[in-house]
Amino acid sequence: MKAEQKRRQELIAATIREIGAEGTLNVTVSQIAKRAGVSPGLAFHYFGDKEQLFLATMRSILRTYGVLIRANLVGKTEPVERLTAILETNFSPSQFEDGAVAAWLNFYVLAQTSPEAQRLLALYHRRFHSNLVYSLRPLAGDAAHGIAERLGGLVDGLYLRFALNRSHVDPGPAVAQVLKALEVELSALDG
Amino acid sequence: MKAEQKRRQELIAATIREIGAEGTLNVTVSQIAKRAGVSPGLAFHYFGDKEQLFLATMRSILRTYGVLIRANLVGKTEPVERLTAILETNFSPSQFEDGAVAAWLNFYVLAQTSPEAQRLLALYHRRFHSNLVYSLRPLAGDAAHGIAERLGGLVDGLYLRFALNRSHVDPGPAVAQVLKALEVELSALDG
DNA sequence: TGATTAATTGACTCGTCAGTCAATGGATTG
DNA sequence: CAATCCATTGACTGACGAGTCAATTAATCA
Repeated sequence: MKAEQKRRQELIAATIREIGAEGTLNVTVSQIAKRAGVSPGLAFHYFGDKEQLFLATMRSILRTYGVLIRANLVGKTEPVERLTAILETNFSPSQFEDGAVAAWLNFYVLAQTSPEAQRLLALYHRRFHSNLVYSLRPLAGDAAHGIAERLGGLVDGLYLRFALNRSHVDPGPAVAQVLKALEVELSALDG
Repeated sequence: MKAEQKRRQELIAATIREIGAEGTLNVTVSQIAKRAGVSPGLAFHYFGDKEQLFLATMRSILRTYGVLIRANLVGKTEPVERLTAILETNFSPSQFEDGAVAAWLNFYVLAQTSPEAQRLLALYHRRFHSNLVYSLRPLAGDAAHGIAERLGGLVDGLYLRFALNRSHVDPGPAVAQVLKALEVELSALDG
């Protein structure tokens, strides 16, 4: 039904905000429900239990990311242009908004023990990787795979460091480092 | 006193094991105490509260890492040799033992809200960075700083990806990628 | 309208857990 | 030996939270 979808969305949004506010998955379903302006029982009605709510939230975040990256690639055909767009998307404002950072960190933790979270994360990694490889291949041939692994790792690592350093506000330097790495990798090909 | 230090050590070791077993900081002080073979009250006696116990555990892990890296650098004077040792240390078996992975992930989460955890993490980052810069400077001059940032980020990112992918057992490929990145960075200097 | 179905509530249960504390036991010391 | 101090226990409390459920309200529809 329409109402059901709307409620789910609202509860997921509230979950992200609440996780963001607390920094942890140690948030109560009551807090989330309160933030969404509904009774606690409703969250259980729609999601069954807390973990399902978290997983639905993770799926939502990954979906949003997927939509964003596709949007940013529209009309871009040059490999370098596409690579730049992909790498920049990971540091776009939406990735730092509200509780996105907290959600990501906690989902990493969750992925250790929840097979479903693990699956979602692996899916995200695979997509990211093949996105990169697709545009790297024409530039780097067989080296594309290795370069993509390094760029992917670098993005995760710099995102992590950036997100945890509260003195940083503007992710510009992090993006610059990633793009520099791309440049370095490409220039090393002709060595 | 002697007994006090011993108990603290035992409780910290038990904390790492317990976090490793659960994957989360959602472990009870009672579980930890039980694993250490003492009564729950004793943990509070020595650490005051749960967060202090976690912070002490984090300090212990960072100290162990520091000792390890210093040991691995002994006798190495060539810059590339030192860089290799530093990078490899981050993927040495001890970094994957027991609950080390879980501890790291959860301390990232904790760092969002605990100023002390934040401080410890920043300290670790600074030390790691200056270790790298020290050996990169003779090879790369002013580029040393940028290269160190990228290598540092890459290490964190690949560690994360490796640690979360249960199908991986041997961290060899991750190390190889990091060393390859170093090679690429150095070769790009003469371009 | 009246009847059927879906949405929503919030009080309640049952378990759990952080942290306290009074009591016990064991050393150490004078 | 007596007195003092430290280590240690584990029962206890007070609070809180996940999940249930019977009851209420709103929407749908024939």
